[in-house]
Amino acid sequence: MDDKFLTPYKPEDTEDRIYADWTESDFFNPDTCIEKGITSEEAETFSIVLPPPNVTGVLHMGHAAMIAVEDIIVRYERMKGKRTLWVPGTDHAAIATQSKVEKIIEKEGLNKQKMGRDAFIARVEKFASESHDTIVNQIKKLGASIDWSREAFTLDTERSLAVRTAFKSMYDDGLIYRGARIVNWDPKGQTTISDDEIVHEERKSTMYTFRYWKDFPIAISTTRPETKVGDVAVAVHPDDTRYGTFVGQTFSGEFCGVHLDIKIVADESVEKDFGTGALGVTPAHSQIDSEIAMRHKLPHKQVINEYAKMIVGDERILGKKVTDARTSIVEILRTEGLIEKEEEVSQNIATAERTGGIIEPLPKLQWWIDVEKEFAMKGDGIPGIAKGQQTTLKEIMKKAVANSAIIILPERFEKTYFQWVDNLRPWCISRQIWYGHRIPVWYKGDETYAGIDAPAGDGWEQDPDTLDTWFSSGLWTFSTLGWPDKNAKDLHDYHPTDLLETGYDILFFWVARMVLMSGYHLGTVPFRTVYLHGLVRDAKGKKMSKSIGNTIDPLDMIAKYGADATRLSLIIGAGPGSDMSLSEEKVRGYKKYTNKIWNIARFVLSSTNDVDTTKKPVLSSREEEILAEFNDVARYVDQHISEFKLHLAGEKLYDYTWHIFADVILEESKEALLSEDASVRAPRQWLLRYIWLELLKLQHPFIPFVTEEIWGSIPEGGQQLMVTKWPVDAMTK
RNA sequence: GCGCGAUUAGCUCAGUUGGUAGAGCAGCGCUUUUACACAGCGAAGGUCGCAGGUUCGAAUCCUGCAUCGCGCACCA
Repeated sequence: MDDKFLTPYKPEDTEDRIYADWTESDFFNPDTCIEKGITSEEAETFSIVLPPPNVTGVLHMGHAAMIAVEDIIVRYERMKGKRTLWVPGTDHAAIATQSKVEKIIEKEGLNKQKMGRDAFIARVEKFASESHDTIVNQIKKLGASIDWSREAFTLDTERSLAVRTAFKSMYDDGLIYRGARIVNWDPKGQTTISDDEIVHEERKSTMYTFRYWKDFPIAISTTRPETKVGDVAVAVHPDDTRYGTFVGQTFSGEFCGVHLDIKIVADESVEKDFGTGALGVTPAHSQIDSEIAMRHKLPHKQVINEYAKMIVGDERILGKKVTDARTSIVEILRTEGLIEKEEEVSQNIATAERTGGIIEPLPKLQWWIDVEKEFAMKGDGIPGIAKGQQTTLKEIMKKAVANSAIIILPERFEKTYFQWVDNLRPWCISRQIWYGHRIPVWYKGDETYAGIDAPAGDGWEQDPDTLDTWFSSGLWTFSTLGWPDKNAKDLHDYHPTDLLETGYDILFFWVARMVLMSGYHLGTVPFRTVYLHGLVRDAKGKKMSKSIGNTIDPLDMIAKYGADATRLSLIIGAGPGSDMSLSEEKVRGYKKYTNKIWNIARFVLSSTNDVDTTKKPVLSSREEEILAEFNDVARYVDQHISEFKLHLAGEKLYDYTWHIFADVILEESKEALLSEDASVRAPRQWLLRYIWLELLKLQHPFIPFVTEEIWGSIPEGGQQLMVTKWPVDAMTK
């Protein structure tokens, strides 16, 4: 027995060394596994892509949980003999990364305009590269058995080609178009954002009921009086008898120094019972009003600019910020006696997720993806849509899940998914930021050219905008496997991937968009199963956040208690899709467990070193009972991992190892082990050694470091535990 | 407004074909017995949110309610 077993287990002396051994043997790479006979070219494949962490800094516990779950599954599948691939990568996270760097340079007294586009991007790239290195190191610290030789970045050369190819193809099919619509404008970030990047915040505000001018026949209600200088109509419900006589008429007058022509229109979308039952229509600054305006052929009249300042009116409002203009206009209305009612209401206002800026709806020319336009299906990987059949992106997203080509776990999230798909509107993909994939469109005079590369000839100017970061991450399952080379071996072998494991918070952002992209470009699903994990919260169930100061750094936990303990604490007690709470005490508890395993190794090694493990001796009935019980545990663990119930598998192993194997079986075996009679001693030695070795294998996916370390110190070890055959198949033969 | 989830021991949570409630941590008592004090043994601790229903039997299924949390939504 190695002397190291005489002292408590020290993860800090072990884990980096073990990871280096793994890296050296290169079994994370399935090609090496084939070469070394661990698996074969013909073996069933299992593939999974790592949801690429944003290069905005460091990993948090949520990432650690994700890596733990995925690594357990990957190690399990690899030990089962599958040709297993786990692809690593990082995401450039355009807006998030750019705004992070903007904050940093602001402290240095710089801003991006001063620096210029190229210098600024260079700065962002430097930051991204440093973040990347940190993140990679963290992933390794956690013990991820991921194939680094296939690492990808959403903004590297290969992915850039994939993005431009994807854009061009969707453009040619008419799915990507440029159009003027009301966008979600973030005045703080100076960019558009998609509907999904909006966070609604409840705030108190005042609702004013007033008339535009004295003899205007209808009073309207609004919380944003400053936008009313952009009104072109008042809409009422067609059945509303109060206003029926006015419908069709136009009233003109002056409102806060602006001349308005207000047409009274009847529209089904107006609710009779809300406010006065009449809605002031501001087409340029409200999504719904814009739609009403289009139905009634009314103009869009922009009154607010990109800096959220008024661009019409007299000196009382012109050039003022919207909030100041609101105050002024209310003042004017009061003075002129036009206000009929003021009431406190709470309302949800839209803010930008990344910058916190208050969204200002504005009419702008942007690039969009039409989710309802028909095109010919490129493949037959989605049941219900044949190859060549006309379909839409929305249809693809719907059918992929409805027809079970994709299973979402926990199942309840399917409902959420469908609700999102049903409400989906055109996806705005252009962003007015510098960091990211530049839109592959060039202009010269009235000419527009969309292509993978710049057009030949002089005078072409590329569109200054970049793409929504989710456009490139939507391609992730196949852009990492060699696409757009349709003959790429990895693409052929490993796509669709088997599993997509991620947090439920990015179901729409990312999961749905991968379904869209894979469905369109390949005509198939990007993955078979989606497993959604919960968020990691603190011991009191609060969301971890830097501002509250309740974050727990995975690296700290690894340094103090080891990666194995950290992993277990993120798995056990956390059911699929539900949030988990984490405390340092919990991690410490599992550190004790790894030490327990260490001590079990010491005991079994020292008391069974002379056993012949090659053939099973005749066992007593009690020993057969113990063996049968262990086999039940092994089957339970196997089944629950295969069903993604890692928390149950992990808990069972913990409970069995400690409270059955150690507390009961080892204790009761002491007598037999000390027996002079070899016919009493030997079968018991064999039994203990057998179960112990099998337990090491079963536990390896959960706690890879300590089990590999022990495995390396025993004669039976041979090749690394990570590529040793999983017990259950052999057992059930 | 629509939808989803949670409500189990002091704390954090498991408990998916319905069959006499479980773990970790905290706390109590004992044990330094040659694997382990990062330990062992033992005791204690719960009307499983509330009210009904189905059933021989419900934490588990159904209905309603309450509280908390989350998601979605163009109510001006």
